[in-house]
Amino acid sequence: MWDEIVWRGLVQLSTDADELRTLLSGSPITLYCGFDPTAPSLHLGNLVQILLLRRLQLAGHRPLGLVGGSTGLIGDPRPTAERVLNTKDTVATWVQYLHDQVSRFLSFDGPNAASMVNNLDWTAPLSAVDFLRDIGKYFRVGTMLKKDAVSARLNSDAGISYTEFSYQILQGMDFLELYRTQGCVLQTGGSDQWGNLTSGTDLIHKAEGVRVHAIGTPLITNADGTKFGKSEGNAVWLDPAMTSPYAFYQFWLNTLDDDVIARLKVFTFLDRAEIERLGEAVATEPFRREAQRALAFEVTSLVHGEAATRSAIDAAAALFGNGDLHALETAVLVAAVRELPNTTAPVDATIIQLLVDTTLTSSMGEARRAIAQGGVYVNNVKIDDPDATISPFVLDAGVAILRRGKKTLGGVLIE
RNA sequence: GGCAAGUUACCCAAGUGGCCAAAGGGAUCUGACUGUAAAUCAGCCGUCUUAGACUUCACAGGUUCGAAUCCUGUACUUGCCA
Repeated sequence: MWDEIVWRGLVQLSTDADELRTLLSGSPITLYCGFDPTAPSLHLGNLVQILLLRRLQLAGHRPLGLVGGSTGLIGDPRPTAERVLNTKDTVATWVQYLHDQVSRFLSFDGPNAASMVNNLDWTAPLSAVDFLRDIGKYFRVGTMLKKDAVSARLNSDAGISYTEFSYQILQGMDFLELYRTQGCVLQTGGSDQWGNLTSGTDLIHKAEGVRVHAIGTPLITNADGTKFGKSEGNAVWLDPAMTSPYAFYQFWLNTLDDDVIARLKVFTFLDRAEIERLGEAVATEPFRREAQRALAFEVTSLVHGEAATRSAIDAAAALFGNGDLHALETAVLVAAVRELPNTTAPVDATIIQLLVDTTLTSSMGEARRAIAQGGVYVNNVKIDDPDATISPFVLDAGVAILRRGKKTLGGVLIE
């Protein structure tokens, strides 16, 4: 199992590799990964962690999904600037959302059934004095200052608050708590969390005299240097209300040739032979994008289910197909529009307004500009007149398809 | 608590009384090319029904015909001293 996750490129940093290999190939262990509620939904960066938990569960181990009810109230130090604190109500709501999202990827049946935990459960009852006496004594300030996340901030203009400085202690406490109550001996997380991961292993070593382990997964990066997990500057979320299955599928379909094999390893459960075959396909017939299609299908199915994935594929086929939208059946067309960012409007609405309503552009000025640049189409017909209305374009199905640029689509449902 | 420096549009960063909606770089976006690629080249890049107008340069006042630029106060950040 260790060699499997190494091959998939999931290990950037870890505690002793030989011990981990032995541990993971032996009898079932308990491991955990934490997710802080910094937004109403998890995103693709978190998906790496979720799927790692699932992989390890499939290998017979017992995963704990931790949601950061307390750590989410504090905020881990970002390298650039101090976080703005969210209200307790907000965090509590997000905790519930994340709990539900993570749960969907794990199995709660069988001998290695997963569990969900919330670190607020053991942090909230702790008094400040007990915290300082029982936990604080194990932490040396010198060590804490040397963590990258902290030193980066100390060397920046932003500085760091005592609140965020303390974050690593809270996360270390989580690991100790889970070691004591659940026998948890492994924590996984992103390599940017390495300082926090080792905070836990060090604490357990000092408090219990036991060596436990940590695995830090690499930050996923794109070959062209852009940030992974962003679509038009926005994060790609796991919540279908925040990123539609259609947009989710399109995101993966647009993966660069240079990245697609690495993505298949990290984000799918396809086996080694299949991934290697797809690697051949990329090398010999890149224009067919077979690997991208496999990737998009697999990941979208994992997150949104196969039925939603097929709908997304059908919608894309209809909209990107031969361009003759009139030939499509009403049911297919309406289903496609529902997959897109859409809006309902009267028949005399201006195209500019509809571009704004469908979020294809963020302002009327931008919509105007897009038309002036020749980047706006309705039903695949280029729009030249900035004052045009939608009425001549309404299809029999009572819908119209807006397009900005080559592949940003929006749907209009006529009242 | 004292002293000093700083707070400019998505990010970095110029700008020290009118020529500033604000240089430059990056990101995003659009066009050409293409595989719904990449690379490259070009354009756009505060808001508003173009022209023209309106709101911006931490916040609140003030000086001035006119302020991102000067003055006063407030908030926040950083450094040094205590």
